[in-house]
Parts: sequence; structure tokens; C-alpha cells
Amino acid sequence: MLARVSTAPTFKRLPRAVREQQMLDAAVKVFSRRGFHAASMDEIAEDAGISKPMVYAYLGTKEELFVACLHREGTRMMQAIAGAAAPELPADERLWRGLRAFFGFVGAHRDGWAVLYRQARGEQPFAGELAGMRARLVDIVAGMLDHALRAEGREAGETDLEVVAYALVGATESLADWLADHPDADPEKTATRMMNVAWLGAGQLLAGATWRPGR
Amino acid sequence: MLARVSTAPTFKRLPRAVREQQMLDAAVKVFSRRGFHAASMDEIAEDAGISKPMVYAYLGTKEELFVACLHREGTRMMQAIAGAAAPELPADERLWRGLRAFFGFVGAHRDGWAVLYRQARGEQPFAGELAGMRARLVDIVAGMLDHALRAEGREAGETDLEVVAYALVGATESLADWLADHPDADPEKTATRMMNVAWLGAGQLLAGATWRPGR
Amino acid sequence: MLARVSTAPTFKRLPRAVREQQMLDAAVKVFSRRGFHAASMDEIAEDAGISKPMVYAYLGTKEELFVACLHREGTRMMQAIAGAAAPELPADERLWRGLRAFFGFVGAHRDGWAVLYRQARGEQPFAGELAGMRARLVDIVAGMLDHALRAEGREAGETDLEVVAYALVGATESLADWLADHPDADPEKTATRMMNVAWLGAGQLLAGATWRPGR
Amino acid sequence: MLARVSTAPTFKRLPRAVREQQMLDAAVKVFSRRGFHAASMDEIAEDAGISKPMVYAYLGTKEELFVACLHREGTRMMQAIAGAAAPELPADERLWRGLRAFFGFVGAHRDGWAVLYRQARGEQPFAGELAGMRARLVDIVAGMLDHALRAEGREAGETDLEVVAYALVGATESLADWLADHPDADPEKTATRMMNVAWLGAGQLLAGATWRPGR
DNA sequence: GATGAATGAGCGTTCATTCAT
DNA sequence: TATGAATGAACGCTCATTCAT
Repeated sequence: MLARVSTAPTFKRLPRAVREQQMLDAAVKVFSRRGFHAASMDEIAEDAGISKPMVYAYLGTKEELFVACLHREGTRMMQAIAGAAAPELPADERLWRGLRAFFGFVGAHRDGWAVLYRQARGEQPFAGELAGMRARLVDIVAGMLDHALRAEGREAGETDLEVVAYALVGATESLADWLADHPDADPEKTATRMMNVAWLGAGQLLAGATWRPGR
Repeated sequence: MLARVSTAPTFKRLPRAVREQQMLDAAVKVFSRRGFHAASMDEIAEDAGISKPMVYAYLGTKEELFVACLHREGTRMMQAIAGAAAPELPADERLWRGLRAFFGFVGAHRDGWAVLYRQARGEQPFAGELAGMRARLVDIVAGMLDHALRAEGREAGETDLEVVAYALVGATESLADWLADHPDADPEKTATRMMNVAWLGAGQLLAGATWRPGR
Repeated sequence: MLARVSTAPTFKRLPRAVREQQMLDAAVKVFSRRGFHAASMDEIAEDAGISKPMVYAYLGTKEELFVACLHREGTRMMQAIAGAAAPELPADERLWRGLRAFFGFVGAHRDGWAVLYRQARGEQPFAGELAGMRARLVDIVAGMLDHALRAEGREAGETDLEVVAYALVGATESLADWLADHPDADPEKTATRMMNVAWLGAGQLLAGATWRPGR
Repeated sequence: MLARVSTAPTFKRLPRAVREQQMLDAAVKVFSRRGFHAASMDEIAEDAGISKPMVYAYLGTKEELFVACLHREGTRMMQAIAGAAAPELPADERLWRGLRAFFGFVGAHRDGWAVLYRQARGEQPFAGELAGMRARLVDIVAGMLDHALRAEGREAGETDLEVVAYALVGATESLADWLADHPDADPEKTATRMMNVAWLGAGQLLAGATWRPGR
């Protein structure tokens, strides 16, 4: 048997980091479509174009694999939102920028993040991971509110702020779900609507008030 | 062997209606704790104090059983909210009463409904059932908003109303999750907070405004 | 509670013999349609309009029930064929009458006997029952042949006769299956064809010979 | 712990093709003995010396497995009969060769094919498969008859030929059953007897005629 | 590094069969 | 007599996970 001449690219023996990304891509895709339990390691491996033992060798258990997906997607999202809201801006501008960044991300990763996020709920093993991510979001929002309050010399109970932030985050997630389910909807427009509800509240909306980006 | 004193009830040979409720109770409990997939029919049967075949005889397949749970809990919730908001009241009063009824129900069925609701998302087979329930809620809220608008001679696009209502429902569900996770929290108080966010919006909240029940 | 006045027929409390026939009717029907294993006692009981424990009380185990079906149908068939072939007639006439009686019976009990018979094969527990029935048929045919031989002063080995008879019975059963599968086919015509093959053989058939009833 | 001497074959990690044959062997055996329904996948797997999941991985569902058995055995039989009857020979010679090949095959696969064939009847899911195989046999026989008729310038209705062929095939199958149940019987002799009945018919047999191979 | 071969363990479902009324 | 209620015991099938090459 002669040595194989390595001229044409064989698409094999890729460096580990690349392989891992391929696997994560496949995993995110399959988990999104089927849900955590219904997803099978076989399908993930096949979709990644790789054999099952490799998946185990690189990313470990099914649970660990799912957590890895959560982490990667979560990190990406956080980075997308990160610098969106500089503390020196007024509160509404900060909120607006954050929402726009968030819905922009969800719009771009519809069947990736949004659905995957939807899966993490309800599967206890990942309650912790998810709670952590949401807590970070809630903290950001609560921080905004707190900052704005202090700027006017007032203060609020911690729980109160947290709960308000929680509600805002919840409403936002809910609209994100809606966005993920309506492929033709416009992220920017959705963000605007969310901003209206969040900032003005139903009372003023009914009274005819409207919030619009850029004043 | 002493004669068995037939004082204590034997808990056997109960009529079908009773057994069905026992099974549904057990199913709600187990589905809540483990999630749909992780829940096993064995555990549900055992928890109901009955053998597995009876569960199949009365309530059918695992999926059918889950749907039955969804229906029972959903119906209970809808009934709890039902007459809460009479159309002749002003919009904020209607919203408030609806929220109070909702959080009251969730508070009373913490590990029942709220968690079960949490499970239904993400499991494709039940998308329909859940979407239906949520749609009814969204319709109710959108109806409130629309009614209030028309009362003032104004009008709004249908999609806009729906999206706003969607956001409000989402925020509410989110706080319901929060309530379900905080056993010591007070449903009434949570409803009040939700009302503040929903009605006043972050803008007015930051400006120091507060909404309080009864004026 | 007053004594129930037994004016209108309640269709209950029927005498045992009647009930048993109802059950057997239902059993034959269900076994035919589903096959022995696929048939369920539930369906049989329901089809008989009676509760399952009654079936067990009257006809015993599922196997026993099937055997009871076999016996009833087998007996009916044997009776239908019984006097068909008087020994004093010539052999071909006897054979013809037997075949006509047999196909007549099968034609009238298409989905009853024929299919049920088809089920008994392959289910070992009933090998004995079925073998017995077929043995009786084979014996009848072999007896015919033997009688005809002796009438001419000749004789044949027992095995030879048995095997020939076996082949004839097999061919006949096979055409019975065919008849059962072709609802529009005419039993009389089928019997004639069978008679042609059996009596003349392929050789003479190819040579243009034909056998016709009544000379 | 002594070093394991690797002399005896381990019988593990065999290539797929080999394992598939082992499984089919085991399946044919178990299906034959127990019948389709009574056979359990566990027993088949154990008999094949392999775990159940491998059976599913390679051969699929129980039904698919049975069909695979049917196909393998059916193909083998057809191949055994295939070239047996060259068209240029006279009809009786062709029939004789076909019968000899058939009984030879059945004699060699007693508990394999014959019993398995016996199982396929009556189990509705396989009606199609079996009907197809029998149809091919019937066609072959009908073709022989038709060919012989045309050679003499005569013709016969299609249905007539088919029914006659059906009867012949039925008789043959029946004797095959008999052969499978009598382990000591001689296939060749059985073929001869069948040939006598089929070719000469009962009439000539009773009149003392005899057909013998080779003139 | 990479994979085909292999399995332990478990789950959903069904069914013949029997109490207790 | 007649039945609704109840179950033990299997069976088909799947899947995450690991050897051995």
C-alpha cells in the first residue's frame, strides 16, 4: 500500500478547535429543532459529519454538550448587547439601545439562540445555567434603573427594582419568542414596540402617547 | 391472624371519576418536577397509587395524559380569571383585577400550573395547546386595550395591539415564574408591581410615579 | 325498589347456551379478522356485547376459546360434507359431491371458516386440533380411493394413498383460500375446476380432456 | 492475572455482513418455532449471540426483520427452482424437474423455509410479500401449461389456467408441509408422488396408471 | 485521531387474566 | 348472574455511552 499523497483536501484531521465549532453548530441546530430530550447524539454527530465517539471525546456527555451550546450562544448574545448602553446616556436611550441590540441579535440568530433558549427552560439540569444568564440580564436592567434613580437623588428597594427588571426582561423574552416565530417580522420594529410598552406603559399608550427613537 | 377491623378506608376500587383526578394530580406533580420527557409513566402511576395499565385505560398515552393536565389546569386558570374584569370598568381597573386574579391563581397552584406551563413550551407536540391558551389571554388583554381606545374615539392597528398585549402577557408570565420560584413571595404584592410596570411604564416609574390599588 | 316487570325484552340474563353462541360468533369474527394473537379478548367481549369476565366464565382461556371456535366450525363443515358421498356411487361421483359440498360450505362461510382455518396453521398450540381435522378429511378421501381400488381387485400401499389424499386435500384447501379471497367467485365453478385437476390431472387437461358434472 | 492467550476465536466485533447472516439465521429459526407473534426479539437476539439493539440497528423492526427472512428464504428457493425447467422440454418433464427442485429445497431447509412459509400465511402484514412469491410460482406453472397448450395449437382462458396452476401449487405446498413434518421422508419420493397426482389425476391413478421419472 | 461494532438499561404500551362488588 | 376496576408480566424499541481496532 503506497503512502497517500495529500494533494486534494481531505477535509479530515482538522484542528481540534475547528472540529469543536462544527460540532457546536450541529448541536445548536439539532437541539433547536428537536428539543433537548428528543435530540439524539446520533443525529448531532451525523449532522456534524463526524462519528459519535469524537463528539464524546471532544465535548463530553449530552448534558455537557448542551451546556457548551448554552455558553457559546449566551456569550455571543451578551457580547452583542455589551457596550450598547453607555452609563452616561439618559435612561431611555440606554434602554432603547439595549433592546435594539437584543432584538437585532435574536433576529439574526432566530433558530439558533431563541429556540435554544426556549429549550433550556423546563429541563431542570439547566435551570442553573439559564438562571445565571437571565440574572445577568436582569442585573443590567436593574442597574440602569438604579443608576437613573440615583441620578435624581432617589432610591428604591432592591427587590422592587429586581422585580421590575424581571418583568421587563420577561416581556422582552416573550417578544423575542414572537419574533422567532414570525420570520418576516422586523427586529427593529419589534424593538420599538417593546420600548413603547416598557417606557410609556399601557396607561400612556392608551392616552395616545408614543415613544420614537431619536427623541 | 386477627380479624381485619374494617375501619380505615381501603382506598381500593374507587369509581373512575375519582381515580382520574388522582391520576391527574399525580401527573401534574411529576410532570412539573421532572419535565415531560424525564417524567416516567411508572412514577406517575406509583405516585397516584395505582398500576400503570389503569393510567392508560383512563387517560391514554403519555402525550394524551399531558394534554389532559394542560386542559384541566388551563381551564381552572381561565375560570379563575374569567369574570375578573367587567367591560364597564375603566381600563386600569380591569387590568388590575385581571392581574390580581392571575397571580392569585398562580400563587395557589405554584408547583402545579406555573411549572407545568413552563414545561409545555419547547415540547413541540404541545405547541398547539399552549399557543391556544396564550392566544386567548392575549386576546383578552388586546380586547381591553381596544375597548379603551374606542371609548376615546381612537383606533389602533391590529398587529400593534397584539404585540403590545403579547409583551404584557409575557411580562406577566415571567413574573409568574418568579413567583413560582419564590415560595415566600406575596401574590398580591407581585400583582401590584406588575401593574406598576404595565400601566405606568419605566419612564414614569423612574420619575417617581406610583400606581396603587383603589385609586 | 319495585320488582322489575319483565314485559319488554331486556336482552339480558339469556340462557347460557345462547350466550355461548353469541360469544363464539363474536370470537370467530374477531379471530378471522385479526388473527389469533392480534385478536384481543376485549374486542371479542365487546363485539359479543358482554363483559370480559363472562367470556372467561363461559368459555375459559383465550386458547380454549379459540379451540372452541375451531371445534364448532370444524364440526359444521364436517356435517356439511358428511353424507355427500355415498359409498355405492362410483369414485368420481363421490369425489365430485364431496368437493361440491366443501366449496359450498366455504363459499357460505367465507370469512368464517376459511380465514379461521388459515389462522390455525402456524400457531403451534392448535397444530393438534388442526391436524386432527385435516386427518379426518384425508382419511375420507383416502377411504374413497381405497374403496375404488378394492372394487377393482387392486390394492395400494397405505402411505401412497395417504400422500395422494394429502395432495388432493391440500389443493382443495388452496382453492378454498382462493375462493375466500375472491368474494365474487362462484363456489360451484371452483369445485368443477378442482374436480378437473384432481380427476383428470394436468396431462389429460393439456391433451384437451374435460370433466363435467353429470357424466 | 495471566496474559490471555489469543488462540480461541473471540467471536466478537464481526463485520456487519456476517452478523446480519447470523441474525437472519437465528430469526428464521425462532420465527419457525414460535410463529411471528410469539417470537420475541429478545430470543432472536440471544440466539444470534448478540444484543438486541444490534438487531434493530442492522435489520430494523420486527416486521422488517420478518420480511428480510422471507426475502432471503424466498430468493434462495426461487434460485433453487430457477433453471430447473427449460422451455424446450415437454410439459411433463418440465413439471417433474420443477417439482424435484422444489421438494429438494424444502427437504434441505425443512425447519427453515417450509415452516417459515407456514407462518407468513394468516399474518396480514405479510400477505403482500407472500402473495407475491406465490404469484410468481403460480405464474411459472401457468406459463408451463400455457406453453404446452399453444404448442398444440390450442388455447385456454386466463382464469382457468391460473386456477389450475393455483391448485397444483397448493397441492405441492401441502405436500411440502407434509414433508417438513416427516423428517424421515424422502424428498425425491415425495416429488414423484406429487407428480403422479398432478399429471395423471386421480382417475388414471385409480385405473392403475403410473408416472415414473425418465420415461 | 477516528470509527464501526456493541450493549445496559430503561421506557411506553398492551394484554390476558382476576378480584370485589 | 354480571361487571367495572385492577394488575403482573412482557415486549418492542431507543438511546447514551463505550470498546477494540
